[in-house]
Amino acid sequence: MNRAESSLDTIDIILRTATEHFAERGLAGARIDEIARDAGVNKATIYYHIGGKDELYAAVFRENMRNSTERLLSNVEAKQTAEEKFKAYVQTMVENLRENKAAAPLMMRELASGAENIPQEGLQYIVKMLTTIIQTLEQGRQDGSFRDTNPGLTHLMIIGSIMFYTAGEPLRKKLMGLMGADFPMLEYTKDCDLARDISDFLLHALKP
Amino acid sequence: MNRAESSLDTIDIILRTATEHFAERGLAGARIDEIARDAGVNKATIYYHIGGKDELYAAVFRENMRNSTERLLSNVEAKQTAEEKFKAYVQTMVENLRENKAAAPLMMRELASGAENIPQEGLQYIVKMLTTIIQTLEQGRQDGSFRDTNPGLTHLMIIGSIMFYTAGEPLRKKLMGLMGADFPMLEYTKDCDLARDISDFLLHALKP
DNA sequence: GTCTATATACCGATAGAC
DNA sequence: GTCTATCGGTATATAGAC
Repeated sequence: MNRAESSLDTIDIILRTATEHFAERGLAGARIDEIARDAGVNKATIYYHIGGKDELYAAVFRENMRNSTERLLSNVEAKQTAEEKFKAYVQTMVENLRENKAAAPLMMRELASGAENIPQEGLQYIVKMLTTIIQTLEQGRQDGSFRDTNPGLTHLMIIGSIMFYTAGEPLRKKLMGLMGADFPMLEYTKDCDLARDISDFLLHALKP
Repeated sequence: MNRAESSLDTIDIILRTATEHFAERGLAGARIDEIARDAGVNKATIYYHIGGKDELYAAVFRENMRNSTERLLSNVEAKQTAEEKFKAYVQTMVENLRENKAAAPLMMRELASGAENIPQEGLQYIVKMLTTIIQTLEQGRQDGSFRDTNPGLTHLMIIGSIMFYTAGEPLRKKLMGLMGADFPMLEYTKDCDLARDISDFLLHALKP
């Protein structure tokens, strides 16, 4: 193993570990010492390879957004009709957020903080995702398969429901103990089941 | 002014100030010194009246949930039909979250943290809100005005879209500069306009 | 590139006067 | 009930050896 490969592995494990810590405790709550410990590297190694806490956070956010966006765009572009693209958008968003449990918490904390720590590159990825869903809704509107809705509002429904479902799991567990039989069953084992229900619900709302 | 009134005023200004700080910076990021400074009270006064940081946070969360829940239940119960109740639920949720800008960030941070710092009383308020919307959807299903959907999923659409809209304002401002004309117009000046669009979209999805 | 040791600063909390 | 002053603990960041 040469030095380049070793550095890549070290940086990768640091970023993966930091992702979990920033998601669970936030930028202010995460501890550089704990990230270094859990990553199995010395604390100074983080400063040597990546930089201070803010730079580490920016790198984490950027890498997570890059992965999600690339997969989303690739899966949507592979489809032809507006309805297929819409379903692919929802399905891929569900997959991304359920495979990477940190993604929703990272974004929700950013919204709560006024999006002040999102790096410029991260904003570009958000723009790409937004553009994709807007074009899909416009395609469906023009060929008559979707009615004319505000695309921004429609996207809020998609992203809001999926992120609240993904990040809401611990809260649902706490509520289940209090509500008992009155609590609506909302635990999906498979990504495709959740994606299907959300797609069905929203496509019903988009039906002309 | 007697001592009791004075204490109530002091506690009230502390809780109001702390609400903003915890919303903007989180439990870990908020600073007791800054809360005391912005509230215009001595730091030790907070410890005397309320307690440490965790107790202050719990008090903030509980009071915010109490206000929101009382108003929500009151407005929904005043209506008769399922559709009127549904609209009142959405309308009141929009009003609550737009009048109290801290509410959405507080809840989103809690979800990101695994709901670990929600006080027991706060969970009870969430249960009350959930029960209200579930009963409304069930009423509409029984009288034929709503189709049979998963009430938990429907609630995710309501709460997810409103909270992401409310908390997403700073991010939208940043994105507008990058996207220009492609960005979908999504700025509502009046609560009722946002509530109407969300209600219309979701009632279309609930239509049998 | 990775380690130990430490500088520097900050923050939560409280003791004690008034 | 409110103030000043301060303790004790902890966090980020870096200097310097290897």
